[in-house]
Formats: sequence, C-alpha cells, structure tokens
Amino acid sequence: MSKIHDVAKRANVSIATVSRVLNSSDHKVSAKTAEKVRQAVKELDYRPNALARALQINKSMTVGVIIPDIANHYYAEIVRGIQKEADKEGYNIILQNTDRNPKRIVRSINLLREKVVDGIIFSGGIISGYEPLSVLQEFRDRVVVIGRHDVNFPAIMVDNISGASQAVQHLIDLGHTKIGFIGWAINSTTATDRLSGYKSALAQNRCRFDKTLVREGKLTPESGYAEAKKLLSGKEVPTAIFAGNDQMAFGVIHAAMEFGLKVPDDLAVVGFDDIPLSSFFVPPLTTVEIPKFSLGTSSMRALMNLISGKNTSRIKLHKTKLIIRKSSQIN
Amino acid sequence: MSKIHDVAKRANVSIATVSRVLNSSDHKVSAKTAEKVRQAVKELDYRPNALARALQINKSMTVGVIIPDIANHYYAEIVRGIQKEADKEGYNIILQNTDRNPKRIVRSINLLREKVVDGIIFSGGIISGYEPLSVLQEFRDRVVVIGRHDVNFPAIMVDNISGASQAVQHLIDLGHTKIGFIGWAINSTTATDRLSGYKSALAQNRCRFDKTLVREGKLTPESGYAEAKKLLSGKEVPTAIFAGNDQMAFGVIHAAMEFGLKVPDDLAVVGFDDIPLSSFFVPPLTTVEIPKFSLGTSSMRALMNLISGKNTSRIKLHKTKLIIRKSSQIN
DNA sequence: AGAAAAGTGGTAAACGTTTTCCTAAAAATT
DNA sequence: AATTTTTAGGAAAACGTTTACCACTTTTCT
Repeated sequence: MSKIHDVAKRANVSIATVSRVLNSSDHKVSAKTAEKVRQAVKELDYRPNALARALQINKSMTVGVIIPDIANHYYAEIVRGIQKEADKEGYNIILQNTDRNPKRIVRSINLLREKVVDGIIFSGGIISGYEPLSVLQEFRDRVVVIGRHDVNFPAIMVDNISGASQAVQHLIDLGHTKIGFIGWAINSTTATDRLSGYKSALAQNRCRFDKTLVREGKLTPESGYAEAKKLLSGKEVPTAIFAGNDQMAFGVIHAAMEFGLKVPDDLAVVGFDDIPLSSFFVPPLTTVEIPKFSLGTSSMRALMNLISGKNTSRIKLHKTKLIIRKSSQIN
Repeated sequence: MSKIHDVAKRANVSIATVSRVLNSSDHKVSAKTAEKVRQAVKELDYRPNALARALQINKSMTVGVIIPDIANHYYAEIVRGIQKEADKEGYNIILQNTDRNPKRIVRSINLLREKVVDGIIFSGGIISGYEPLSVLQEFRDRVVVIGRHDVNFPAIMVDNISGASQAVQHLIDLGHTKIGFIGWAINSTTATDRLSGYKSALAQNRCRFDKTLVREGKLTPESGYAEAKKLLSGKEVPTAIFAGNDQMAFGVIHAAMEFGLKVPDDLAVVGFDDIPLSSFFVPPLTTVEIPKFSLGTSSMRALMNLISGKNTSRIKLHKTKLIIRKSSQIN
C-alpha cells in the first residue's frame, strides 16, 4: 500500500504538491507537474488513506445508520435508499442494528461517536426512556430521525393518518360499514396515527365508531390471525378488516379461511406497508404503500444538508399510496 | 469533544499515562493514578477518537461487507449475523450495496481500501468477468467469501446439493414420481447445485430423469408462475414441483390454483430458502431452510480469525434443513 | 550496603494526510 | 529597468492517538 510520500518521490515533487493535485485545491500547480503526479499515482495505484485524511480535515465522509432490524424489509429498503443517496456524494454508511434494545442503542451512538461519523440517521422505532436520546443530543445538528417528530431533530415522516384514512375510505366506498381494525402498541405514534386515520375516515362518512371492532395485537401474522379470530367470533362481525400492517393482514386472511369466509367476498382485507409478497399472496393484498426507499434518500439528503450547513425543513412528510388488489375488491 | 490532552491536564498526568490506563497496556501505572485518570475520563465523558487510534495502530476495527441487495431477506439475515458477531469483538461494519453491478463492486472495494477496513466479507452472487476479484486479491488474506468456492478465498458455503436432494427425497417418500423442477441461470453454482441435488435424489431412487420436467426461470414469483403453467400444460404433467426458491414456489401455487389444482392434494409444492412468509402462505410452504444468520456469524468469525492471524479452514459447509409444511403433505 | 531489577512516569516520535507559511521564479506593471 | 504582482513549489505544523525510549524511584537480591 503506497503512501503519498511514495507518490511524491516517484514524481519528484513534495507531498504537498501531490495533495494539491489530488484535491484540486485552489493553490495552483502547473499542468506539467500535475501530469507527472497523476502518472505516478496511476503507476503506484495509489489511494489516499481516508483515515489520515479524515483526521486532518475533521470529516470522515461516513454516517451512522441506527435501525432496529435490518432483516425487516421496511428498514432494509430505507437503508437501500440511504446508501443510494450517500453514494452520490461519496459518503459511506456504518450500520448499527439495535434490536430495539436501549442499551445497544446507547452503545451504538457512542461507537459512532468514537468512529467520528459526520452525522447519524436514526430510525429506532420506539425509544423507551430518554437516555438514548440525550446521548444523541451531542450530535445536535447532525442527526436526522425517521418516523418520529416528538423530538427536536429534523424528521422524515410518513403520513400514516391520511394513509389509513384512504384505506378505510376505500372500504367504505365498497359499501362496508362494519370495518374492523387491528392495531398495535399504543405507545407507538405510527400505531396511533393509523388508528386516527381509521377513526377519521369513519367520522367523515358518518359511520359509527364501534370500539369492539378495534383490537390491539402485535405486528406478526400470528397475531393478526389471533385477533381476527376474535373479531370474527365477536358479537358484531365485521365485513371488512383493516390490519395495521401486511403481516397481520396475512394472518387475517388465514383466519378468514378457517372460518370458511371467502376473501374478498365475505371479508375484505386491507393491509399496510406493501411488503414484497403482498402482491403475490393469495389473494393479492390491497394495501397502503409506504415510500420506504424515498424515506431513505430523503433522510440522507436532509442529513447531508445539515452537515454542509444548509438548513433543512424541520419535518418532511411523505405521502403513502393506496394499492388496490383482490383482497378488497370483488372481481 | 474532549481529547486525550484534556483528560491528561485534568488528571495532572501525561497523555501517555492516560493512554496506558485506557488501553490496559503492560506498562504499569499505579492504582492511584489510574483512578485519577478514570475519574477525569468520566467527568469529561471522554471517548478516544477511533480515527486517530486506527491510524496509529494500523487497525480500524471496521470490516467491509459487500452484498448485492440489502432489501433481499437472504442478505439481510446474513448481515444481521455478521453484525451480531462483529459486535462481540467491537468491530463495526461498513455496508456496500452493489446491485450486482460489477462497476459498483470495484468501486466498493476501492472505497473500502481507502477507508482502511481490516477485512472484507464478500457475498456478491455471480461475478461476471474477473476485474472485481482481482481487485479483491489485494486484500489477500483478509477476505471471506460467502456462497462460492471457485475462488481462492476462505468460503462459507451452503450445502445446496444435499438440501435439494432432501427436498426431492421427501416428495418421493410421499409417493411422487413425476417431479418437476424449476431452476434458474445455469451460470450460478447455487442453481446448478440444486439441480444436481434434484437429479441425485431421483437417481438414488431409480426414478427416471425426464428433462421435460425441468425448466429454467428467474427467481421471482412471476417466473415461477409462468414456468409452472408451462409444466402443468405439458405432455408429462408433474404431480409435484420443486421450485428453486420460495418466491418461485409461491408463483407455482398461484398457477396451480388457476389450473384448478389443489395444493397439496393435486400438486405438491416445495420451495427453497424459508423466507419469512413461507410459513404463513396459504397453504404454508414446505421448504428448505438455509441457515442465513449462521452464514453471517460464521463468515465474520472466519474473517476475525484471518485478521488475527489464525488460519481458518478453506471451506465451511453449512447444512440446510427441510421444513415440512402443508404444501407438500396431505395431512 | 551496594547493585540489580522492577515499578512508574514523562518526552517525543511516529501514523498519513492537509494546509499554512515561506520563498523563488516568472509575469505584469510602472 | 525597477518594482510589484502572480504563479508554483517546498518545509513543517497540525489532526489525536500509541508507544519506544529515557529517567527517576522504589523494591529485591546478594
């Protein structure tokens, strides 16, 4: 691994000159010397040591990305978006999986601090307590958060309220009045927003809100299955169920089959997220698509703006899109 | 952000002493001074600058991970495994998504070279041409490859042959003799290995190999659907189909429904991979589970061995596991 | 008691860059 | 032709660590 010194020696110039050529500094160097240097660089296949560079200029061209679970398609897509955008400007990303474990979140942040990242994108889901956040504070103006606005950082948000509202409106348009909703943990803003959207669509159409039609589960097919069974064996049986995410929706469909109900004829089902298999489920699932990739690019762009001192808008809201498939609509 | 100098000043010692306390070096420092230092560190919330450290000791505690697509569950799980293992020893990972684009692979490697990573885990899928590999050569003894052994690096492999063979054996045990196979690109070792496993199981049971029952598609539900339709409308209609991966298997089930065939009664279907939704598909899919997470931990462990000079076995083969669900077995 | 060894601390030289000064030559101005 | 300005290059000081080397005490050994 050759160093700038080697290049300098080979080109018969000082290391300062080499550096200047490579960084196209405003300190001029003659075309001839520049060429000599470039030649030497090529011959030695020289690559500057980014560590030394980062140490000197106090900029590592690296950002940290903190997420709960990379195996979750939602976060994976976000990371993909971040990558794509980071790539454009030569940034690299250091990934941190936290499994939603507060201790690991703190650890991650501290690690990133040591590694001297230029900024952090945080998409941690629920943060219980405030320790992680206070640690984040040290990064102040170099943090972007995805999915929460209850915190003093620029935030990239999903319009869950209108997304859910759209979905329910769709069911109402199809003639449904008894629409079930399966949500999850009420300490998640995402969950409460989707519930709000559900309620608001009902209200706007003067449908009665029946709280026995609302259940709280977990974000898994198993849970969707279990909660759907409860709804379907309740007193008021819904003709449509809006599940808090696609995984739950799959569970709902499963339960429907067990009850001998055909989807969508006897029970319409709508999910949320549009995970990859939704389109190929049997029946294909009507769902609300989240622009995950855009959340990624958008957050990275916001972070880069922050880093370079440009100010970004406090909150950027991303719209969702209703994708109508067979699980809600008869033929 | 306080530096080692600040700590030294506060504790009334030299920076050398601070460093020695923090790195528990073999150069001793008295318990009393050590305590002074630790106190100062705590008071200032000092964190050593990993960049400066890396530059000095020539070890960045960072490894590069090159994969085609983080949004693919297979790779996401691998990354999760890598993370988990890396975390144990304080390593961080820099992620590189290549979209299987050779140019980006080269770019990624060079970038990692600049960032002075301690090693690289490469799981690139098919590499067309050799440029990327030759660039990798520079890392010589600090590279681990996942999923290919045709290259001179330590490799973490999946036993696709026996995995496929197990799956087909299972179908044979159920009484099937006309078993279709949908594979994909023959320039992928994974694809050819699964085909080999298919053939070998047939041979072991003295079943005739009928090449009209073998088709080549792509790794998507759409393709599985299309190829299954061809198989089901062929001259020899299979009573079971072994799809090269789960996504294709979903397509196969879809096609079966369109042909009015019940799964598994009229057509047994087996996939490969065990992606998250396979268990909750309707019907739940019999499939061959790949220990993706283990591939990750295993590769990271191998890499860390390599880095620390221990030698690793050239190839580590991971066994798969047949998971029997409803899509193959009539209760 | 004297010498050797062990314990404890500091100074300064690395690690590989970028960048601030300087300086010398060349070009432009008077 | 003398002066100023511009251009082009080098020397050396940073960036924040680790560690080799040195020096002074204290302990241990003969």
